[in-house]
Parts: sequence; structure tokens; C-alpha cells
Amino acid sequence: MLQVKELPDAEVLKKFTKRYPDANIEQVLQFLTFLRVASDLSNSLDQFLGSYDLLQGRWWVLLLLMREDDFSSVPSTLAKQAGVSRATMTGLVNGLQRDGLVSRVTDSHDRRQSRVRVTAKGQSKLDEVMPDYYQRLNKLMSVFDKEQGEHFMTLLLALKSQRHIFE
Amino acid sequence: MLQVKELPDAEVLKKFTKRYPDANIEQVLQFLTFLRVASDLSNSLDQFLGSYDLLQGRWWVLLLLMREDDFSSVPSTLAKQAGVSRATMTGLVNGLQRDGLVSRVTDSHDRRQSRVRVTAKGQSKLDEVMPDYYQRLNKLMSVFDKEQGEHFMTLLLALKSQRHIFE
DNA sequence: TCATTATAGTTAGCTAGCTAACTAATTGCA
DNA sequence: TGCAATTAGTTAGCTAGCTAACTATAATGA
Repeated sequence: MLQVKELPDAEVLKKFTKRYPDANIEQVLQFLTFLRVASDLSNSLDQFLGSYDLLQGRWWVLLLLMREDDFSSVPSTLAKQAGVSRATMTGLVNGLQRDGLVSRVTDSHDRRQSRVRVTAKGQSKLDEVMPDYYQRLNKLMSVFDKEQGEHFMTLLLALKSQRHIFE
Repeated sequence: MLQVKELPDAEVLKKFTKRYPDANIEQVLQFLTFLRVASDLSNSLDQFLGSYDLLQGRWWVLLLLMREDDFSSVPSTLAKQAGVSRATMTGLVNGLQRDGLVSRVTDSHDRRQSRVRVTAKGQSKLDEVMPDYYQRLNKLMSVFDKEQGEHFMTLLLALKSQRHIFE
């Protein structure tokens, strides 16, 4: 993820505008600020999760498993839900298994599949993390009042609808 | 970067709210949507840059070098500006050098330092990419009118000011 | 002066993403 | 029925981050 600390200043932008006349300074700053704030927050979240020996990838796998009634799922489904490749999911599950947070169960009618289940240790890990997470999230998002929060969502969804433009 | 495809639906959120009473559904959705739209756009940008054999890391190094009057800088400065470690910068410069987009110049009074300079090939690479980039960025950000764009920035900066909460 | 401290760059080894290629198992259809 | 196509999971090898440790050089201060 983009992580530029020094956004271009006025002088630099002027230089670039000269070389590349299509540049629109406001738009560039809005876009870069958007990516930058998001990556800063994402890194902060990782730092927070790191204090519980988790990172976003592993944390999400645990959360996806907790959604299920029997606290278990299959890797390919998890991969789709998490938006990562099956290969990546193999790695995430390996790490979680090594730490004792999930277990692999081969009990299945389809012998290509394996099931992944959150262990008791995995559940108590989440029970430690989540209250702290929700309290911090509450503080964070309280910078917006109700109207601002809704407007923020509207703007985000408008931007999202245009993501094909870079493809 | 967080990349969850399936944001929690109402039923799942209800289940979580039961287990973790501090959860505030609107806030969770706003936060996750924010990270998700940003990571989608970041991935789209990478796809776009990939069509020019670049990725964000390398692209930013080239841009940082183009800011300089003599098109050159030193790795440690580049690392600070790009917000990556010196080790990561070594790797980025290696890749760029292998592709002939930058060169390393050891000409220096401080023999610990080396200078990195954009080559003519690197400059023409950017001259290919940037007009296309600015045109697409223009289309993307045109979903916002002037007022919306300014409001978006205000909201982003408010959120940014709270990033310490997860640390 | 010269020993300590700080800085620059690299290397090694980690996480976490990717694609492509592989094995095993299942499904589907001629 | 049996072969082809599909699916599930893993592995190998890539990019791009990180920290920690290392070498070389420069700066500092007793």
C-alpha cells in the first residue's frame, strides 16, 4: 500500500504541472491524502493487533470463522471471503495453526476439502482483542457526528463506483 | 492492507454485537468501507502501473527523483520521503537499476553515501505513464464536485488526526 | 588524538500478498 | 462406464514490506 510520507508541496506540484499539463493539483492531493490516511490507519490497526500477536490477515480469518455457527469453514471459502488467493489462505491457516488458534479437521465427505476450526484458544484470543478494538474504533469514529458519518459513506461509495477507471 | 470482500451482513453483526456489546454497527461499516475502498483503489492503481511494468514502490521512487533539480538523491533520504525502511529502499533501487530506470553513482564526498539518479529511460518511462495517470485520476475524482472534494478532504484530515487511537 | 557514537548501505530472515504449476479427488458428460 | 474438466489444497518462486545485525565511514568529545 502506498505510503508516501512527503506529499508534494506547491513548488513540486508546479514543476510537475509544467511537465505534465493534465495534472490537477487539488485532485492529486485528495487522492494521495485518501490513500495515505487509509494506509496510516491500516498500519495503526496492525500495530494494535500486533500487541495481541495478531495481524490483519490472521485476525480476519478468526473473525470469519467466528461468524459460523460451528466456528469452522473451509479454506477456499475463507479465501473468497477474505479476498485473498487460496495459496495465501494456506499460509495464514498454517500460521494460525502453529500458534494453536485454529485446527485443521480432515473429517469430510469431500476428501479434497479440509475444515478449519477456531480453537478455544482462538476464541479467547478474540474475546481479548475485540472489546478493546470496538472501544478504540468507537473513539476513532466519534470524530464524525451522525451526519458527517453518513456523508463520509456516501462519498466513499461514489469513489468506489469509479474504481474501474484505473483498470 | 485489509482486503475483506464480504463485509459483515446484518445477521452477523447482530451475532457479534451480542458477544461484544461495545460494537457499534454504523461505525464498523464506515471504518471497514473506508479501508476497503482505499485498498481496492490502491490495487487498481497497481494494476494500472503494472501495465507499464511499474508498481507503486518503484513509481514513487522515480517521482521522488524527478522532483530534484539534478534528478538524483541518496537512498536514505528517499527512504524517509517514501516512508519505507532503508532496507526496503535498497530493494526498490536494485529493481529499478536492474530495469535500467535508475543508476547508482558513487561520486560523493561522504563515502558512506551513494547517489541514485533517474536515467533517460526512467524519465521517458514516467513521461509515458504520467499523462495517462493524470487523465484517469481526473476522471476518477470528477465524481466529486468542488464542494464535495473539499468536504472529503476535511473528513479525511479529521480521521487522520485520530490515528493515534490504535497505537 | 583516538575511542565512542552515529550514520549509510547492505544482507539475512521474517510476514503476507501474488501467479503458476502440481496432486488428488470429484463431477459431468458422451 | 470411463475419460475430461473442474475443484481443493499445497508448493515454489516472485514482489514488497519489516527488523536486526553487519561493515564501512564520519563525527564527536574527553
